[in-house]
Amino acid sequence: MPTLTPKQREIADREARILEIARPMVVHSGYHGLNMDRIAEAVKYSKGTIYNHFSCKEEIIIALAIENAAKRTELFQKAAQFKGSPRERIHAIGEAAEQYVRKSPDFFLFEEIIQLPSVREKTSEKRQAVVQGCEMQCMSVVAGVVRDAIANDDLTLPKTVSPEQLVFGLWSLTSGAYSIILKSQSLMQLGLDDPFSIVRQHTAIFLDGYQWGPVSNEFDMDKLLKKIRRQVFEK
Amino acid sequence: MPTLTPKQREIADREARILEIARPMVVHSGYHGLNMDRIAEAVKYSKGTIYNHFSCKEEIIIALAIENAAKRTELFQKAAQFKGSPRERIHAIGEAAEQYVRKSPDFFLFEEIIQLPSVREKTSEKRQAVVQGCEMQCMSVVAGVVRDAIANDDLTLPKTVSPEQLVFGLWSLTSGAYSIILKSQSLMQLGLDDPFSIVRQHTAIFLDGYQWGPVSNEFDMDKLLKKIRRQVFEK
DNA sequence: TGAATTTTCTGACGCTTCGTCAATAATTGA
DNA sequence: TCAATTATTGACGAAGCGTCAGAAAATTCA
Repeated sequence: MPTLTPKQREIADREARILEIARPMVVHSGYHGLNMDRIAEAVKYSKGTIYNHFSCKEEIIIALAIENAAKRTELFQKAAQFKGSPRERIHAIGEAAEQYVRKSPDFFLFEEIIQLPSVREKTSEKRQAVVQGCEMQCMSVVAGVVRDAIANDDLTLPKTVSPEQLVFGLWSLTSGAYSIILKSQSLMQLGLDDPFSIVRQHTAIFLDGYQWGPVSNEFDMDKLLKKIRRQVFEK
Repeated sequence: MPTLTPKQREIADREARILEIARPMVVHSGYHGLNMDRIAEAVKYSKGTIYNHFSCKEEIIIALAIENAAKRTELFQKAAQFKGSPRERIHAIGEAAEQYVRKSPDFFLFEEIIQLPSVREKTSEKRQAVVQGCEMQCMSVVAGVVRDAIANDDLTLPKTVSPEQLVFGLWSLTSGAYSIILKSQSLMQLGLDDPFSIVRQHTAIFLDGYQWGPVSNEFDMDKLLKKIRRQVFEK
Protein backbone atom coordinates (compact mmCIF):
# COMPACT_ATOMS: atom_id res chain seq x y z
CA MET A 1 0.00 0.00 0.00
CA PRO A 2 1.86 3.08 -1.15
CA THR A 3 -0.52 5.56 0.52
CA LEU A 4 1.25 7.34 3.33
CA THR A 5 -0.11 9.06 6.38
CA PRO A 6 0.70 12.80 6.52
CA LYS A 7 3.31 12.03 9.13
CA GLN A 8 4.98 9.43 6.97
CA ARG A 9 5.01 11.88 4.10
CA GLU A 10 6.65 14.46 6.29
CA ILE A 11 9.33 12.01 7.30
CA ALA A 12 10.06 10.95 3.76
CA ASP A 13 10.24 14.55 2.59
CA ARG A 14 12.56 15.43 5.38
CA GLU A 15 14.92 12.64 4.46
CA ALA A 16 15.12 13.98 0.95
CA ARG A 17 15.77 17.47 2.28
CA ILE A 18 18.55 16.26 4.54
CA LEU A 19 20.31 14.72 1.58
CA GLU A 20 19.81 17.80 -0.52
CA ILE A 21 21.39 19.95 2.15
CA ALA A 22 24.21 17.50 2.83
CA ARG A 23 25.34 17.09 -0.77
CA PRO A 24 27.03 20.44 -1.34
CA MET A 25 28.78 20.14 2.00
CA VAL A 26 30.48 16.94 0.91
CA VAL A 27 31.19 18.27 -2.55
CA HIS A 28 33.04 21.21 -1.11
CA SER A 29 34.99 19.55 1.66
CA GLY A 30 34.61 15.81 1.50
CA TYR A 31 33.77 13.71 4.49
CA HIS A 32 34.80 16.30 6.99
CA GLY A 33 32.74 19.03 5.36
CA LEU A 34 29.56 17.26 6.32
CA ASN A 35 28.33 18.97 9.47
CA MET A 36 25.48 17.43 11.41
CA ASP A 37 24.73 20.54 13.43
CA ARG A 38 24.49 22.66 10.33
CA ILE A 39 22.20 20.13 8.68
CA ALA A 40 19.94 20.18 11.73
CA GLU A 41 19.85 23.93 11.63
CA ALA A 42 19.07 24.00 7.91
CA VAL A 43 16.23 21.48 8.01
CA LYS A 44 14.85 23.12 11.16
CA TYR A 45 14.81 19.94 13.17
CA SER A 46 17.03 18.98 16.06
CA LYS A 47 20.13 16.90 15.67
CA GLY A 48 18.47 13.95 17.33
CA THR A 49 15.92 13.86 14.54
CA ILE A 50 18.62 13.79 11.92
CA TYR A 51 20.06 10.80 13.72
CA ASN A 52 16.69 9.10 13.48
CA HIS A 53 17.12 9.12 9.72
CA PHE A 54 20.82 8.32 9.50
CA SER A 55 22.77 6.69 12.26
CA CYS A 56 26.00 8.49 11.42
CA LYS A 57 27.64 10.82 8.89
CA GLU A 58 28.82 7.87 6.86
CA GLU A 59 25.27 6.73 6.22
CA ILE A 60 24.41 10.10 4.75
CA ILE A 61 27.37 9.94 2.45
CA ILE A 62 26.59 6.48 1.19
CA ALA A 63 22.95 7.47 0.70
CA LEU A 64 24.17 10.30 -1.53
CA ALA A 65 26.44 7.91 -3.39
CA ILE A 66 23.45 5.66 -3.98
CA GLU A 67 21.41 8.52 -5.41
CA ASN A 68 24.25 9.09 -7.85
CA ALA A 69 24.77 5.48 -8.76
CA ALA A 70 21.09 4.80 -9.31
CA LYS A 71 20.68 7.72 -11.66
CA ARG A 72 23.73 6.65 -13.59
CA THR A 73 22.59 3.08 -13.90
CA GLU A 74 19.24 4.23 -15.21
CA LEU A 75 20.94 6.35 -17.87
CA PHE A 76 23.10 3.41 -18.93
CA GLN A 77 20.11 1.15 -19.31
CA LYS A 78 18.28 3.73 -21.33
CA ALA A 79 21.27 4.30 -23.59
CA ALA A 80 21.77 0.60 -24.20
CA GLN A 81 18.35 0.51 -25.80
CA PHE A 82 19.50 2.83 -28.57
CA LYS A 83 18.32 1.48 -31.88
CA GLY A 84 21.44 0.72 -33.85
CA SER A 85 24.40 -1.60 -34.22
CA PRO A 86 26.15 -2.85 -31.08
CA ARG A 87 29.02 -0.49 -31.71
CA GLU A 88 26.61 2.39 -31.97
CA ARG A 89 25.00 1.30 -28.73
CA ILE A 90 28.40 1.37 -27.03
CA HIS A 91 28.84 4.93 -28.19
CA ALA A 92 25.36 5.70 -26.87
CA ILE A 93 26.37 4.37 -23.47
CA GLY A 94 29.55 6.41 -23.69
CA GLU A 95 27.41 9.45 -24.33
CA ALA A 96 25.33 8.56 -21.27
CA ALA A 97 28.47 8.37 -19.17
CA GLU A 98 29.61 11.74 -20.47
CA GLN A 99 26.27 13.44 -19.92
CA TYR A 100 26.14 11.99 -16.47
CA VAL A 101 29.58 13.09 -15.38
CA ARG A 102 29.00 16.58 -16.73
CA LYS A 103 25.86 16.85 -14.68
CA SER A 104 27.20 15.17 -11.55
CA PRO A 105 30.93 15.80 -11.43
CA ASP A 106 30.91 14.74 -7.80
CA PHE A 107 30.32 11.10 -8.69
CA PHE A 108 33.93 9.99 -8.28
CA LEU A 109 34.37 11.89 -5.05
CA PHE A 110 31.56 9.97 -3.41
CA GLU A 111 32.82 6.67 -4.77
CA GLU A 112 36.25 7.39 -3.34
CA ILE A 113 34.91 8.27 0.09
CA ILE A 114 32.64 5.28 0.49
CA GLN A 115 35.52 2.94 -0.34
CA LEU A 116 37.65 4.18 2.55
CA PRO A 117 38.04 1.43 5.14
CA SER A 118 36.93 3.74 7.93
CA VAL A 119 33.75 4.57 6.06
CA ARG A 120 32.98 1.00 5.04
CA GLU A 121 33.25 -0.04 8.67
CA LYS A 122 30.42 2.27 9.61
CA THR A 123 27.98 1.92 6.72
CA SER A 124 25.24 -0.67 6.61
CA GLU A 125 25.85 -3.71 4.47
CA LYS A 126 22.49 -3.15 2.90
CA ARG A 127 23.51 0.20 1.42
CA GLN A 128 26.89 -1.19 0.42
CA ALA A 129 25.13 -3.91 -1.47
CA VAL A 130 22.96 -1.38 -3.30
CA VAL A 131 26.06 0.47 -4.47
CA GLN A 132 27.67 -2.69 -5.68
CA GLY A 133 24.46 -3.74 -7.36
CA CYS A 134 24.43 -0.56 -9.42
CA GLU A 135 28.00 -1.13 -10.49
CA MET A 136 27.26 -4.68 -11.50
CA GLN A 137 24.21 -3.64 -13.48
CA CYS A 138 26.24 -1.07 -15.41
CA MET A 139 28.87 -3.67 -16.10
CA SER A 140 26.39 -6.25 -17.29
CA VAL A 141 24.48 -3.82 -19.49
CA VAL A 142 27.67 -3.06 -21.39
CA ALA A 143 28.81 -6.68 -21.42
CA GLY A 144 25.45 -7.54 -22.95
CA VAL A 145 26.11 -5.22 -25.86
CA VAL A 146 29.55 -6.78 -26.32
CA ARG A 147 27.94 -10.22 -26.50
CA ASP A 148 25.48 -8.92 -29.07
CA ALA A 149 28.39 -7.68 -31.17
CA ILE A 150 30.05 -11.08 -30.98
CA ALA A 151 26.81 -12.82 -31.96
CA ASN A 152 26.60 -10.35 -34.84
CA ASP A 153 30.13 -11.06 -36.05
CA ASP A 154 30.96 -7.38 -35.67
CA LEU A 155 33.55 -8.38 -33.11
CA THR A 156 35.80 -11.34 -32.48
CA LEU A 157 37.53 -11.34 -29.15
CA PRO A 158 41.04 -12.75 -28.74
CA LYS A 159 40.85 -16.08 -26.93
CA THR A 160 42.35 -14.58 -23.79
CA VAL A 161 39.79 -11.78 -23.48
CA SER A 162 36.28 -12.08 -22.05
CA PRO A 163 33.49 -9.57 -22.72
CA GLU A 164 33.83 -8.35 -19.13
CA GLN A 165 37.50 -7.66 -19.71
CA LEU A 166 36.75 -5.53 -22.73
CA VAL A 167 34.19 -3.63 -20.67
CA PHE A 168 36.82 -3.15 -18.01
CA GLY A 169 38.97 -1.45 -20.64
CA LEU A 170 36.22 0.92 -21.74
CA TRP A 171 35.35 1.64 -18.18
CA SER A 172 38.98 2.41 -17.31
CA LEU A 173 39.46 4.64 -20.30
CA THR A 174 36.39 6.74 -19.73
CA SER A 175 36.28 6.93 -15.96
CA GLY A 176 40.03 7.58 -15.86
CA ALA A 177 39.62 10.38 -18.34
CA TYR A 178 36.74 11.95 -16.46
CA SER A 179 38.65 11.81 -13.19
CA ILE A 180 41.58 13.59 -14.78
CA ILE A 181 39.39 16.19 -16.40
CA LEU A 182 37.61 16.96 -13.17
CA LYS A 183 40.68 16.95 -10.99
CA SER A 184 43.25 18.82 -12.97
CA GLN A 185 41.55 21.34 -15.19
CA SER A 186 44.69 23.40 -15.01
CA LEU A 187 46.71 20.66 -16.61
CA MET A 188 44.01 20.05 -19.15
CA GLN A 189 44.18 23.57 -20.45
CA LEU A 190 47.63 22.92 -21.85
CA GLY A 191 46.60 21.75 -25.23
CA LEU A 192 43.32 19.99 -24.57
CA ASP A 193 40.48 22.38 -25.09
CA ASP A 194 37.57 20.00 -25.57
CA PRO A 195 38.66 17.03 -23.47
CA PHE A 196 35.31 15.26 -23.76
CA SER A 197 35.61 15.03 -27.50
CA ILE A 198 39.03 13.47 -27.05
CA VAL A 199 37.52 10.87 -24.78
CA ARG A 200 34.99 10.01 -27.46
CA GLN A 201 37.76 9.75 -30.01
CA HIS A 202 39.80 7.52 -27.74
CA THR A 203 36.85 5.26 -27.13
CA ALA A 204 36.57 4.85 -30.87
CA ILE A 205 40.30 4.19 -31.21
CA PHE A 206 40.12 1.61 -28.47
CA LEU A 207 37.29 -0.20 -30.23
CA ASP A 208 39.24 0.03 -33.47
CA GLY A 209 42.13 -1.61 -31.62
CA TYR A 210 39.78 -4.54 -31.03
CA GLN A 211 38.72 -4.33 -34.67
CA TRP A 212 35.13 -3.96 -33.60
CA GLY A 213 33.31 -3.16 -36.80
CA PRO A 214 32.29 -0.93 -38.34
CA VAL A 215 35.66 0.69 -37.74
CA SER A 216 35.95 4.48 -37.10
CA ASN A 217 36.53 5.61 -40.64
CA GLU A 218 33.57 3.62 -41.95
CA PHE A 219 30.94 5.80 -40.28
CA ASP A 220 30.26 9.38 -39.41
CA MET A 221 30.79 9.87 -35.71
CA ASP A 222 29.34 13.38 -35.59
CA LYS A 223 26.14 12.27 -37.22
CA LEU A 224 25.85 9.31 -34.89
CA LEU A 225 26.36 11.54 -31.88
CA LYS A 226 23.57 13.84 -32.95
CA LYS A 227 21.27 10.92 -33.49
CA ILE A 228 22.11 9.52 -30.06
CA ARG A 229 21.44 12.81 -28.40
CA ARG A 230 18.16 13.21 -30.15
CA GLN A 231 16.93 9.69 -29.60
CA VAL A 232 18.14 9.00 -26.08
CA PHE A 233 18.59 12.24 -24.25
CA GLU A 234 15.68 14.34 -25.33
CA LYS A 235 12.07 13.81 -24.70
CA MET B 1 76.40 24.05 2.23
CA PRO B 2 74.76 20.75 3.03
CA THR B 3 76.39 20.27 6.46
CA LEU B 4 73.79 20.54 9.16
CA THR B 5 74.13 21.28 12.83
CA PRO B 6 72.96 18.47 15.11
CA LYS B 7 69.87 20.48 15.85
CA GLN B 8 69.04 20.93 12.19
CA ARG B 9 69.56 17.20 11.68
CA GLU B 10 67.17 16.47 14.48
CA ILE B 11 64.54 18.71 12.97
CA ALA B 12 64.85 17.21 9.52
CA ASP B 13 64.66 13.69 10.93
CA ARG B 14 61.62 14.56 12.93
CA GLU B 15 59.84 15.88 9.90
CA ALA B 16 60.42 12.59 8.12
CA ARG B 17 59.16 10.69 11.15
CA ILE B 18 56.01 12.78 11.32
CA LEU B 19 55.21 11.92 7.73
CA GLU B 20 55.96 8.26 8.29
CA ILE B 21 53.55 8.15 11.21
CA ALA B 22 50.89 10.18 9.43
CA ARG B 23 50.77 8.12 6.25
CA PRO B 24 48.99 5.01 7.54
CA MET B 25 46.46 7.18 9.34
CA VAL B 26 45.40 8.78 6.09
CA VAL B 27 45.47 5.50 4.23
CA HIS B 28 43.06 3.99 6.67
CA SER B 29 40.63 6.83 7.15
CA GLY B 30 41.38 9.64 4.74
CA TYR B 31 41.59 13.22 5.84
CA HIS B 32 39.72 12.69 9.02
CA GLY B 33 41.90 9.77 10.09
CA LEU B 34 44.87 12.05 10.47
CA ASN B 35 45.08 12.88 14.18
CA MET B 36 47.49 15.55 15.30
CA ASP B 37 47.41 14.53 18.95
CA ARG B 38 48.25 10.95 18.10
CA ILE B 39 51.09 12.07 15.87
CA ALA B 40 52.48 14.20 18.69
CA GLU B 41 52.27 11.27 21.03
CA ALA B 42 53.95 8.94 18.57
CA VAL B 43 56.90 11.20 17.75
CA LYS B 44 57.26 12.07 21.45
CA TYR B 45 57.06 15.81 20.94
CA SER B 46 54.28 18.17 21.85
CA LYS B 47 51.59 19.19 19.48
CA GLY B 48 53.00 22.69 19.22
CA THR B 49 56.17 21.24 17.78
CA ILE B 50 54.27 19.33 15.14
CA TYR B 51 52.66 22.63 14.18
CA ASN B 52 56.14 24.14 13.75
CA HIS B 53 56.68 21.69 10.93
CA PHE B 54 53.24 21.80 9.34
CA SER B 55 50.80 24.59 9.83
CA CYS B 56 47.76 22.34 9.54
CA LYS B 57 46.61 18.82 8.74
CA GLU B 58 46.26 19.69 5.10
CA GLU B 59 49.96 20.51 4.81
CA ILE B 60 50.86 17.07 6.10
CA ILE B 61 48.62 15.44 3.57
CA ILE B 62 50.00 17.39 0.65
CA ALA B 63 53.54 16.67 1.86
CA LEU B 64 52.70 12.98 1.71
CA ALA B 65 51.21 13.42 -1.74
CA ILE B 66 54.44 15.07 -2.82
CA GLU B 67 56.53 12.16 -1.54
CA ASN B 68 54.37 9.91 -3.70
CA ALA B 69 54.43 12.07 -6.77
CA ALA B 70 58.19 12.62 -6.64
CA LYS B 71 58.91 8.91 -6.43
CA ARG B 72 56.57 8.23 -9.30
CA THR B 73 58.09 10.92 -11.49
CA GLU B 74 61.53 9.52 -10.84
CA LEU B 75 60.39 6.06 -11.90
CA PHE B 76 58.86 7.45 -15.08
CA GLN B 77 62.03 9.24 -16.02
CA LYS B 78 64.10 6.17 -15.40
CA ALA B 79 61.76 4.02 -17.46
CA ALA B 80 61.76 6.47 -20.38
CA GLN B 81 65.48 5.85 -20.73
CA PHE B 82 64.86 2.21 -21.60
CA LYS B 83 66.98 1.29 -24.57
CA GLY B 84 64.58 0.34 -27.31
CA SER B 85 62.04 1.63 -29.79
CA PRO B 86 59.65 4.42 -28.73
CA ARG B 87 56.84 1.92 -28.46
CA GLU B 88 58.94 -0.25 -26.20
CA ARG B 89 59.76 2.77 -24.10
CA ILE B 90 56.05 3.47 -23.68
CA HIS B 91 55.58 -0.05 -22.42
CA ALA B 92 58.53 0.51 -20.06
CA ILE B 93 56.81 3.57 -18.65
CA GLY B 94 53.62 1.55 -18.36
CA GLU B 95 55.55 -1.00 -16.36
CA ALA B 96 56.85 1.81 -14.14
CA ALA B 97 53.31 2.97 -13.52
CA GLU B 98 52.24 -0.55 -12.67
CA GLN B 99 55.14 -1.22 -10.32
CA TYR B 100 54.51 2.08 -8.66
CA VAL B 101 50.83 1.60 -8.05
CA ARG B 102 51.40 -1.91 -6.71
CA LYS B 103 53.87 -0.55 -4.23
CA SER B 104 51.92 2.59 -3.33
CA PRO B 105 48.26 1.84 -3.80
CA ASP B 106 47.45 4.94 -1.80
CA PHE B 107 48.57 7.25 -4.61
CA PHE B 108 45.11 8.01 -5.92
CA LEU B 109 43.66 8.55 -2.48
CA PHE B 110 46.11 11.33 -1.76
CA GLU B 111 45.55 12.89 -5.15
CA GLU B 112 41.83 12.92 -4.54
CA ILE B 113 42.14 14.51 -1.12
CA ILE B 114 44.49 17.30 -2.14
CA GLN B 115 42.16 18.30 -4.96
CA LEU B 116 39.23 18.97 -2.63
CA PRO B 117 38.45 22.68 -2.56
CA SER B 118 38.58 22.78 1.22
CA VAL B 119 42.05 21.25 1.19
CA ARG B 120 43.39 23.42 -1.61
CA GLU B 121 42.28 26.48 0.30
CA LYS B 122 44.52 25.57 3.20
CA THR B 123 47.66 24.26 1.48
CA SER B 124 50.56 26.46 0.47
CA GLU B 125 50.79 27.39 -3.17
CA LYS B 126 54.37 26.29 -3.11
CA ARG B 127 53.50 22.71 -2.32
CA GLN B 128 50.62 22.81 -4.80
CA ALA B 129 53.08 23.89 -7.45
CA VAL B 130 55.38 20.99 -6.63
CA VAL B 131 52.54 18.51 -7.11
CA GLN B 132 51.61 20.05 -10.40
CA GLY B 133 55.24 20.11 -11.47
CA CYS B 134 55.50 16.36 -10.96
CA GLU B 135 52.40 15.80 -13.01
CA MET B 136 53.71 17.98 -15.80
CA GLN B 137 57.04 16.22 -15.80
CA CYS B 138 55.36 12.83 -16.12
CA MET B 139 53.25 14.16 -18.95
CA SER B 140 56.18 15.65 -20.80
CA VAL B 141 58.35 12.57 -20.39
CA VAL B 142 55.71 10.50 -22.12
CA ALA B 143 54.95 13.17 -24.71
CA GLY B 144 58.66 13.20 -25.52
CA VAL B 145 58.55 9.52 -26.36
CA VAL B 146 55.51 10.11 -28.55
CA ARG B 147 57.43 12.79 -30.43
CA ASP B 148 60.35 10.41 -30.88
CA ALA B 149 57.97 7.88 -32.38
CA ILE B 150 56.63 10.47 -34.80
CA ALA B 151 60.15 11.51 -35.79
CA ASN B 152 60.88 7.83 -36.30
CA ASP B 153 57.86 7.27 -38.54
CA ASP B 154 56.62 4.59 -36.16
CA LEU B 155 53.56 6.73 -35.58
CA THR B 156 51.51 9.20 -37.58
CA LEU B 157 48.98 11.13 -35.56
CA PRO B 158 45.64 12.13 -37.04
CA LYS B 159 45.65 15.85 -37.75
CA THR B 160 43.27 16.53 -34.91
CA VAL B 161 45.40 14.81 -32.26
CA SER B 162 48.42 16.26 -30.45
CA PRO B 163 51.07 14.17 -28.67
CA GLU B 164 49.69 15.43 -25.36
CA GLN B 165 46.27 14.22 -26.31
CA LEU B 166 47.56 10.74 -27.00
CA VAL B 167 49.31 10.80 -23.62
CA PHE B 168 46.05 11.84 -22.05
CA GLY B 169 44.51 8.68 -23.46
CA LEU B 170 47.22 6.41 -22.08
CA TRP B 171 47.05 8.17 -18.78
CA SER B 172 43.26 7.78 -18.61
CA LEU B 173 43.38 4.13 -19.54
CA THR B 174 46.00 3.14 -16.98
CA SER B 175 45.09 5.37 -14.08
CA GLY B 176 41.41 4.59 -14.56
CA ALA B 177 42.18 0.90 -14.53
CA TYR B 178 44.31 1.13 -11.40
CA SER B 179 41.65 3.11 -9.60
CA ILE B 180 39.07 0.48 -10.40
CA ILE B 181 41.36 -2.34 -9.40
CA LEU B 182 42.15 -0.75 -6.08
CA LYS B 183 38.64 0.34 -5.28
CA SER B 184 36.52 -2.61 -6.23
CA GLN B 185 38.50 -5.77 -5.84
CA SER B 186 35.23 -7.56 -5.21
CA LEU B 187 33.95 -6.62 -8.63
CA MET B 188 37.29 -7.45 -10.21
CA GLN B 189 37.12 -11.02 -9.01
CA LEU B 190 34.20 -11.71 -11.33
CA GLY B 191 36.20 -12.88 -14.26
CA LEU B 192 39.31 -10.78 -14.06
CA ASP B 193 41.97 -12.70 -12.21
CA ASP B 194 45.12 -10.86 -13.29
CA PRO B 195 43.81 -7.35 -13.89
CA PHE B 196 47.27 -5.85 -14.35
CA SER B 197 47.98 -8.05 -17.33
CA ILE B 198 44.70 -6.89 -18.85
CA VAL B 199 45.81 -3.30 -18.42
CA ARG B 200 49.02 -4.09 -20.29
CA GLN B 201 47.03 -5.74 -23.02
CA HIS B 202 44.69 -2.79 -23.29
CA THR B 203 47.59 -0.38 -23.50
CA ALA B 204 48.86 -2.37 -26.44
CA ILE B 205 45.43 -2.44 -28.07
CA PHE B 206 45.13 1.32 -27.62
CA LEU B 207 48.48 1.86 -29.32
CA ASP B 208 47.41 -0.54 -32.06
CA GLY B 209 44.32 1.63 -32.48
CA TYR B 210 46.70 4.49 -33.27
CA GLN B 211 48.62 2.14 -35.55
CA TRP B 212 51.76 2.85 -33.59
CA GLY B 213 54.29 0.39 -34.99
CA PRO B 214 55.45 -2.18 -34.44
CA VAL B 215 51.89 -3.38 -33.85
CA SER B 216 51.11 -5.92 -31.07
CA ASN B 217 51.33 -9.08 -33.10
CA GLU B 218 54.71 -8.13 -34.55
CA PHE B 219 56.60 -8.50 -31.29
CA ASP B 220 56.70 -10.66 -28.21
CA MET B 221 55.20 -8.77 -25.32
CA ASP B 222 56.24 -11.30 -22.67
CA LYS B 223 59.83 -11.16 -23.75
CA LEU B 224 59.80 -7.37 -23.81
CA LEU B 225 58.33 -7.25 -20.35
CA LYS B 226 61.07 -9.46 -18.96
CA LYS B 227 63.69 -7.30 -20.59
CA ILE B 228 62.15 -4.14 -19.17
CA ARG B 229 62.02 -5.60 -15.70
CA ARG B 230 65.64 -6.70 -15.91
CA GLN B 231 66.97 -3.48 -17.37
CA VAL B 232 64.95 -0.86 -15.55
CA PHE B 233 63.75 -2.26 -12.28
CA GLU B 234 66.65 -4.32 -11.01
CA LYS B 235 70.02 -3.16 -9.93
C1' DT C 1 -13.89 12.42 23.32
C1' DG C 2 -10.21 11.69 26.19
C1' DA C 3 -7.00 8.67 28.48
C1' DA C 4 -3.31 5.43 27.62
C1' DT C 5 0.29 4.04 24.70
C1' DT C 6 3.50 4.51 21.20
C1' DT C 7 6.26 7.24 18.32
C1' DT C 8 8.86 11.23 17.44
C1' DC C 9 11.51 15.11 18.76
C1' DT C 10 14.65 17.88 21.52
C1' DG C 11 18.94 20.00 23.00
C1' DA C 12 22.17 19.82 26.78
C1' DC C 13 25.99 16.87 27.66
C1' DG C 14 30.33 14.10 27.49
C1' DC C 15 33.89 13.31 24.65
C1' DT C 16 37.30 14.06 20.97
C1' DT C 17 40.06 16.94 18.14
C1' DC C 18 41.91 21.15 16.01
C1' DG C 19 44.93 24.96 16.22
C1' DT C 20 46.77 28.84 19.45
C1' DC C 21 49.74 31.16 22.45
C1' DA C 22 51.90 32.70 26.68
C1' DA C 23 55.29 30.75 29.30
C1' DT C 24 59.49 27.99 29.50
C1' DA C 25 63.65 25.74 27.85
C1' DA C 26 67.40 25.11 24.70
C1' DT C 27 70.67 26.85 21.40
C1' DT C 28 73.59 30.21 19.31
C1' DG C 29 76.90 33.73 18.77
C1' DA C 30 79.70 37.57 20.42
C1' DT D 1 79.61 33.81 29.90
C1' DC D 2 75.34 35.72 29.03
C1' DA D 3 72.05 38.13 26.06
C1' DA D 4 69.39 37.26 22.06
C1' DT D 5 67.26 34.18 19.30
C1' DT D 6 64.99 29.97 18.37
C1' DA D 7 62.46 25.84 19.73
C1' DT D 8 59.22 23.45 22.76
C1' DT D 9 55.39 22.80 25.75
C1' DG D 10 50.67 21.79 27.14
C1' DA D 11 46.57 24.02 28.89
C1' DC D 12 42.84 26.23 26.59
C1' DG D 13 38.88 27.90 23.61
C1' DA D 14 36.17 26.55 19.92
C1' DA D 15 33.82 23.24 17.15
C1' DG D 16 31.87 18.95 16.04
C1' DC D 17 30.06 13.99 16.84
C1' DG D 18 26.79 10.99 18.73
C1' DT D 19 23.75 10.02 23.02
C1' DC D 20 19.88 9.90 25.92
C1' DA D 21 16.51 11.27 29.44
C1' DG D 22 12.67 13.71 29.27
C1' DA D 23 9.08 16.57 26.54
C1' DA D 24 5.84 16.71 22.83
C1' DA D 25 3.07 14.85 19.30
C1' DA D 26 0.63 11.19 17.09
C1' DT D 27 -1.98 7.12 17.35
C1' DT D 28 -4.85 3.67 19.39
C1' DC D 29 -8.68 2.22 21.72
C1' DA D 30 -12.51 2.34 25.02
